[in-house]
Amino acid sequence: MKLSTRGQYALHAMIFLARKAGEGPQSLKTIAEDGLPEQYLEQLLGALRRAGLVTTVRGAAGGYHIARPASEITVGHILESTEGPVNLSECVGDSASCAKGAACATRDLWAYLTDNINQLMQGISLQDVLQNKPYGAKEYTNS
Amino acid sequence: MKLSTRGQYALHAMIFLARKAGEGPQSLKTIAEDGLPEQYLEQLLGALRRAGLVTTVRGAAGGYHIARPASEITVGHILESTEGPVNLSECVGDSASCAKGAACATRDLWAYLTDNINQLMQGISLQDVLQNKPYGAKEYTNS
DNA sequence: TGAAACCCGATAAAATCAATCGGGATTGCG
DNA sequence: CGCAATCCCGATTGATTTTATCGGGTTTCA
Repeated sequence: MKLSTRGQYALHAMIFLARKAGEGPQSLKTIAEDGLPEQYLEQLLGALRRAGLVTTVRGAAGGYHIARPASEITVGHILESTEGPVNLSECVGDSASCAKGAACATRDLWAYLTDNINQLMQGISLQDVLQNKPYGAKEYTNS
Repeated sequence: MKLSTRGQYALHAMIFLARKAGEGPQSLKTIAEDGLPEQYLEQLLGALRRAGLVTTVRGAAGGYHIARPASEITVGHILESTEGPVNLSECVGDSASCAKGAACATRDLWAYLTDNINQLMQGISLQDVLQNKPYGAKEYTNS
């Protein structure tokens, strides 16, 4: 199970923008200055904008803003907007793709894993990342 | 975050083998009979064998066995052997790939997520899947 | 000896990812 | 006004990964 660079670049950009919150628009060039491919990052920022995570100012001296406080943005939201939703198997959510329909042992498994991964990623805010909050080991107790 | 078909096919095969435990070797053709591409599945069974999850009997009337009781095989193990380890970012485990070395806010995040996903998948045995155990929602309480 | 089966590296077709290109639209500033 | 800075966006290209298929080799049973 891998993540593409999109999510990594997007997180990088969001961290940058969160740190510059309130300092006016940050240009693409500025955000990409530590070596990220500029035009590629532009695509990702477009996705982040469409997801409502950043706002933009067009024209000269324009750039990108973080749209909300870092505490109100989750890692899950950032990754989903650039990588698409967590999708471990087509058969979850699209019952037509599986001949067996809903009565499938693995289907429940994929749904369960998907759910938990989403919860995990939505449980971490951008602010947590900024503060390098010491992530405690989660308790995995089946209820 | 996607999973390739490898993991899905492998899980399918393992479920099949678990159900046939004690009934003698199951041929590739038999395992693939519900429409999985036979020669592709063969590659995956090779990986499962190298991971110690199945054993094989060569020659005529040969085939594949599950190597251990289903209760002792986890979903994580199956997926890892066919998809490779969970890898959200190169920088976890390979400090050389990141110029900042260990002092990186995102690095800790990736490590944390990787850890939790692994725990999640290792917490489910093949037997749980067979029994279609009603997965309770896990409690995500940071300790 | 021959058929059934696993074993395995090489190759090929398709899909996805990563990045670039080329131009268009918007806006601040002199 | 005119120009430079900047965001916007669809198309294209090259690399990589995924998903197989192929062609053979080896093992074993009858």
